[in-house]
Amino acid sequence: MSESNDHLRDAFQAAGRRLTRQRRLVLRVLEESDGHLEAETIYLQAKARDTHINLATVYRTLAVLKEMGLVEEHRLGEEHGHYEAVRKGPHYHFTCLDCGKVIEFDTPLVAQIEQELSTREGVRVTGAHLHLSGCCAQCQTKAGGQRNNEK
Amino acid sequence: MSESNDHLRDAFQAAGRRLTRQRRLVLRVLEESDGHLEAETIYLQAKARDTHINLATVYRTLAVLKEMGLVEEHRLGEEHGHYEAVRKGPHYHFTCLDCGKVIEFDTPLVAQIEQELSTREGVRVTGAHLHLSGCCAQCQTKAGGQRNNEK
DNA sequence: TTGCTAATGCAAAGCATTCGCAATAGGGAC
DNA sequence: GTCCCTATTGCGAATGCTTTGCATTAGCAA
Repeated sequence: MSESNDHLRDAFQAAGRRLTRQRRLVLRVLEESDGHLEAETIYLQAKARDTHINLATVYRTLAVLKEMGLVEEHRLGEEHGHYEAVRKGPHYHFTCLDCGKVIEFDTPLVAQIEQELSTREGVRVTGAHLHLSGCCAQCQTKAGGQRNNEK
Repeated sequence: MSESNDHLRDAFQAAGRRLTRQRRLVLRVLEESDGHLEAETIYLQAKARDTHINLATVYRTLAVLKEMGLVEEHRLGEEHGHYEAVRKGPHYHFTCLDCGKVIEFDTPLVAQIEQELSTREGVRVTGAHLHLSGCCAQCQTKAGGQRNNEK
């Protein structure tokens, strides 16, 4: 863990920012989770480990981390923001509309789409979000009636 | 336009809803625009034609139209919602991060991705959003410095 | 250790969006 | 056309996520 700390320190230094207890905390919560946390959840989990953190700080920290490219924000379910630590390579999401489960996947076809669009329209593509939705295998099985995510 | 009115009336009747002046208005604004309007803009444009409409009504109307499948909501730029009248077939979006221009495009590759994911994970895919971002041809040309969308 | 200033905590503000409720107006039945 | 039932509207107040102002705290370079 000390190596990743050095690594982090360097990243922050390069960005001209300070590596504070709170920022480490937020990052740790994000990395140890399976991703896709909302700000409130991150705040609560961080607070559970160290009372000295504030929701506003979580938001500010997420903004900084996003700017530094360490964290990504997604708008799954078209609701409020979800955050996750950036991992290797791009990846996309499927959300089950019944139970809310999120499945991550990757595919080279998106790169192919980017390529096609670049060629056709002359644009330069720097970001790609693909968000599929539907019904996961489980929810299809226990289909028929009851849902788990009713409002 | 009378035909589309009949058409609309039928759609609302089938959905057990009333076709009010306000709903017609919102739909008209959406159809006459190039799409991707935010609620506030829809409200203002509707109000310009008929003072008797309220922002809350716009939101309620958009929710109804969305439910009826006449309108789609997108979260371009990860900000607040954008709405557009549903047209033939699925389509996806590219947003220029500099000038904010939105380019729509379609590709069969998304269907292929859906197919792959369905097979691999056993899910049923009912919706797909693909949102690319980057720099449009124009903004690349006049690159170097000035941006049009600075805050 | 010292000093500069970025970052934090707190509370208050901002915004998009939603809701409660009385008043209004579709539209089916007569 | 008229009447009636109730979906829909307008309005303002409320909600919920997110941001901001400001005095205080704490990184971190020297």
